[in-house]
Amino acid sequence: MQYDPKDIEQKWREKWQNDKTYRVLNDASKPKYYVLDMFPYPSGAGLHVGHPLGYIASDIVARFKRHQGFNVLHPMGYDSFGLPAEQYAIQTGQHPAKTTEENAARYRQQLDAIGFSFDWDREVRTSDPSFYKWTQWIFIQLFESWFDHEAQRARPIAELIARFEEQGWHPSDACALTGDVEEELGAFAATEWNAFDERTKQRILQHFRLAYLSEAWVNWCPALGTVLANDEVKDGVSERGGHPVERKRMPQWSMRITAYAQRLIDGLDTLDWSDSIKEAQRNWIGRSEGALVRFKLKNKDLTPGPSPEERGVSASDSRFRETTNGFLWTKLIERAKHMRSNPTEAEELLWQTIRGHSTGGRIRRQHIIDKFIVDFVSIPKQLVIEVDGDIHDLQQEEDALRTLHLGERGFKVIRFRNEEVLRDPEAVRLRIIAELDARPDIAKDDERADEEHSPLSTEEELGVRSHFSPLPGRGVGGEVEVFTTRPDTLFGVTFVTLAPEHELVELITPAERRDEVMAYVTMAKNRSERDRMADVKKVSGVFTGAYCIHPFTGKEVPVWVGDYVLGGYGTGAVMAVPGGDQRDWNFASHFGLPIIAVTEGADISKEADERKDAIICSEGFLKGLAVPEAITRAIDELVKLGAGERRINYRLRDAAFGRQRYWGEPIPIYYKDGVPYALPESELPLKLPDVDKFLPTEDGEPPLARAANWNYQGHPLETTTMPGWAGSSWYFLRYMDPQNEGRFASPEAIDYWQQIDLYVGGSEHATGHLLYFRFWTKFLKDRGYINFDEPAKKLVNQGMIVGVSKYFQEVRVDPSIKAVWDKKPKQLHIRRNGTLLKSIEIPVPTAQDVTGHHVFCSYGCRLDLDFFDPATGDYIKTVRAEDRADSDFVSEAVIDSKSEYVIRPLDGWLRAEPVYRPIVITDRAVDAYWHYEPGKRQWLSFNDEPLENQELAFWTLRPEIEKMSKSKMNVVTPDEKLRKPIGLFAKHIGYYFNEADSIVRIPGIVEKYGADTLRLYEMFLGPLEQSKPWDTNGIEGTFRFLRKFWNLFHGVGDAFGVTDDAPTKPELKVLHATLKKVTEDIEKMSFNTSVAQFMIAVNELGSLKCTKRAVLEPLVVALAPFAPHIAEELWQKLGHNTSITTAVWPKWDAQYLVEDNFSYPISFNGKTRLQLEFPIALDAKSVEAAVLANPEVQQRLEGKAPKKVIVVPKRIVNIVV
RNA sequence: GCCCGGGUGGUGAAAUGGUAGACACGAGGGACUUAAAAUCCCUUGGUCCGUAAGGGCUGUGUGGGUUCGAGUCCCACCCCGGGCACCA
Repeated sequence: MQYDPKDIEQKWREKWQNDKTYRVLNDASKPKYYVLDMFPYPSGAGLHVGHPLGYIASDIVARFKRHQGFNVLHPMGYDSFGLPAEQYAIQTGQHPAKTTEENAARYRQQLDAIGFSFDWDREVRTSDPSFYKWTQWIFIQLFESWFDHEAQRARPIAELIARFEEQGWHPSDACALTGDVEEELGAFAATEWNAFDERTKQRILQHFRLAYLSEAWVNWCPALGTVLANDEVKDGVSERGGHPVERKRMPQWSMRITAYAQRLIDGLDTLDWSDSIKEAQRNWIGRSEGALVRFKLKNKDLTPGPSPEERGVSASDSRFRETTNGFLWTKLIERAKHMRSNPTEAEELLWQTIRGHSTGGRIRRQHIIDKFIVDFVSIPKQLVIEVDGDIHDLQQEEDALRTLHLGERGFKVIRFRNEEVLRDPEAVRLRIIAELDARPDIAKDDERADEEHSPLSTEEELGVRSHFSPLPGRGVGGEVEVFTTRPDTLFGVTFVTLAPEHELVELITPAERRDEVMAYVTMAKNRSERDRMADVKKVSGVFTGAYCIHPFTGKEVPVWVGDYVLGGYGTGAVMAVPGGDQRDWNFASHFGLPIIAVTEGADISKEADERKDAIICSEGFLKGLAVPEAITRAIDELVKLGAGERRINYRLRDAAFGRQRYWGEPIPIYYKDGVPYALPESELPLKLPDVDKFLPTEDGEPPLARAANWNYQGHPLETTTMPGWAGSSWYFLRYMDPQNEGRFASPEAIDYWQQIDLYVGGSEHATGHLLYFRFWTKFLKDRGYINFDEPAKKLVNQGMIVGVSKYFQEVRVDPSIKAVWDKKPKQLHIRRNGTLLKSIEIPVPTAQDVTGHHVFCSYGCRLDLDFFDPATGDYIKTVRAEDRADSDFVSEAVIDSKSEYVIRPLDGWLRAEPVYRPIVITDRAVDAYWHYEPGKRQWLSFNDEPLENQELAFWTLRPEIEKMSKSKMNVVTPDEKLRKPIGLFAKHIGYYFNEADSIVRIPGIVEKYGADTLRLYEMFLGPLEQSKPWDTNGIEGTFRFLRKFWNLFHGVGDAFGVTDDAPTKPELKVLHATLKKVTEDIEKMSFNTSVAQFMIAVNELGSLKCTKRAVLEPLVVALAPFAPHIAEELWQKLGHNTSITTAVWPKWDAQYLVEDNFSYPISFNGKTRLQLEFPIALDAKSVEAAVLANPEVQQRLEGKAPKKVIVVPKRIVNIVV
């Protein structure tokens, strides 16, 4: 009887489903085991072979544990909120819920086809209201909590309020309450707190809540009607379509994950996760210990700005409106007043023309916005009008910078020249009106803020909606704050360097140095990050002309600006110790600044001494101390002087939690007086409302703003939605008790299932999902909802299955020949050294060529298909195929019959390119090069002829193992005969797979070989954690194995031929050796070697012609986790009525593995020469004697006595001559 | 630059410091067959000697080291992949 997987597998799939074989009960009488896979995003592309790799592995473990008597929770669900469905909805108008449902159904079908032992009764979907009710509920708990840094745990916000009511807030509380992670906050007394109005209190609390509202800049593209991610914006225009993009400020929910930074680091030590993931998380959190040091500025003018108290600001709203520091504030007010009373002629003329309501709206003059004083501004329209005087180059640069800066704050800047205003002020007025009319009302003008009294435009007034600026700080006026990890090197400080972005730069720079410094700042700021990366070695900077005072020595220290200091890290300033820090050393040597040795034995003439095991040699109280002691001592001294304190700095930033999107969990928040409040629990779930379009509104409000009656008791509801990681941060808990309507999961269920014992998923989630997921778990623990602090004990990252990808590559036999595709006439121009040789007309591929072909991206990569109008060659649209694995993005571009297309790498630099026919890639030949033959109107392979004979070879697709390279431009290494004119393609890899090689043809593989073969094959490919190329060449081998296994049970005819005869010793040995290896390997998750062992067993039993039940039956059980269908069928044929899943795992017995003899490899000087068999029992001495007595050994010794003989029992004999 | 992985036949890969290449694919040869499919058998790291049986040398990225013995441990370097990046 032939092994025919088709019928068998169909039969068992149905039976499992009908019998609910894989249902899991919360059965406390059995030990539990929780195996979880990272759930997938149900994309339209369906599963590809990368998905099931991890699922198969976890399924094997789950089944194995079940055989061992564990109650195993092994659920599956969908991370079903997400962008692709929304994108599709925008294009087609179809509700994302519908496509999501369809896609999930398809996934289910495919997953079922592979025979997973999931308990589908426990399926969860993050987009299901009964699920996201609890995501919202957890959000509210976060909103209603703050982090007590002293106790290192989250507590209810009510306890913080109680504390404020009793003791207020003191600067000395900063560490306890904010962990010094926040900006320094201003203080208030209990009486003050109690006197605050509700609104003020709420806004202060925002600084403590774990889910809080702040504001952030987004890239708003009016033409596309959407917010774009940073990497979708290139040079100020959208990557797709090239539409202008504006920076726009939007209210933004955030998660205070920074509060948990320390615990997230500490917890890693308790986890059985891979080192690389742990390292990635540590890196991401980026803890550094050190000190905050304050250097007083020398310049007398630069006295600190008044504190809020000193300024006499009462405890009212206004104290929270300030956006700049106190120091800047006083300076700017002074200057604004001065400028207002001394206008230029043109300014005054224009002011008279546009003042009052003569433009239809109110215009203010000499107004402070952020740190600039602008000439005129309309607050509601966020339009700045500037009148420029004489313009020289430097001024132009500065103006450009200022325009950019204001633009970032949502302002448009228009400029008029002095002459324009003086010549025809009315024309200028009309243009201003036109500009004003063209802009929507963006901000409310606060009429209370009368210009004469308050020239300050606060962010409060400018915000789209209410938001919260930092509490007033103590101000940085008069001092430079630096963070250092090496306060022990303080005596080696010879200068201080500020980041170009540092706001002190323009304030401390004396007038005579202003031009030079600002020119540098402009240049440095404009240097793109890529430029900075490109030449790390290049040192640049400028002296500000200012000095500060060394806190220990009292000496003057020059203040420089250097672009090696980053604005976004620490305080944006460093104390430079060229003797102890290489970057400082580079800077100092470049500019001839003094370099002082800080450590004994350092040779500072060539490089800095960064050793941390050195002795400090600086004169003073640190001399002779080792680094760690010196650090402690230095901090003590700083504290005594009030010049600094101990500080731990983290790189981790709070996580943005709001998305301007439709297809996500609504945030359960409403606004009263512009202040956010949590919805009562009884209102949950707050369901996604219906909207007419899934697009943002014209003025940039998120899609939910389109919903009718989107309010709670008349108060507007939040319109942003949660990000993809919200649901995935706690879904593992819901599986424990998925139908619970009164709680996210019952305490009993949580108590029983506890942590995930084994979590399997891709490593690309290292710093995203896996961090948030730990964060939420810790939070829920803190608030007493669960009793463990880490979600997953063991984590295994399955490697990517990578496709053999095809690189675009230009191939030229003669490097002087260049082929350039001209889009317009659709011609390929071939030039040699610039001289046109000929032009070839190339038709755009026709629809028939490509219809129905899927274009896929493998993990972590993406591919853009540009669609061009075949008639004109004009660009129509881009379809992106993107895959960031599992739950992030999996998408596809299916070529539809209406579209014609060419392929273009992402960057857009290749706008002129020859037309590809991706279909040619279906050729499997490694060395298939293609060129276009106009006469035959088809692309031809060069295979028949040597490449050298071709007149021209241009674009080709070169197979290569996929590399997830995001930034490397140099990965393409062409083979010898190819020239490599460009490496850029490597950055943008397109992946194509034909039917035979397809990564996605799971149904196809299952159809042809069966699910058991697929399962075995994926496991057989190699170690689970290693990434490996997918090719189906080897699949025959595993299929043959299953057939041989099947044949062991069946005689020559169709009969089931298992006998009850007693097994022989060799048969038992094969059995037990296999059981041993397989049992141990599953525990090690080394599946490829277990499959190999099964193959060995089958081959050996085949040779032994073993048909004995006593041998075959245990083997069936052992194979069941790997190949459940065939195992069930054989199990039934062996006469069992119950599912094999209930069978007890067969134990191996060492007695059958005992050998009587061992064949010793006899080596001479480590080189094996012959084998000699001796009884196992023979001791080392006797073995040695027997070996030396052997004639062949004697012959090799040539009569000489061996120097030494090493006998390792049951291993080896080594004779040293 | 820093931090993690990794580098073994034509390919996927095995190998508690103890016979490198298990197992599988592919390839070559053979058997069966009218033929194909399927199945089975043999060979298969390189190289040299030998008619053959057999034997020698060499071989796990490179160079050193430890050891009776190194793919495995140590040092230095090269290359590949991933993460972070002028992180103070």
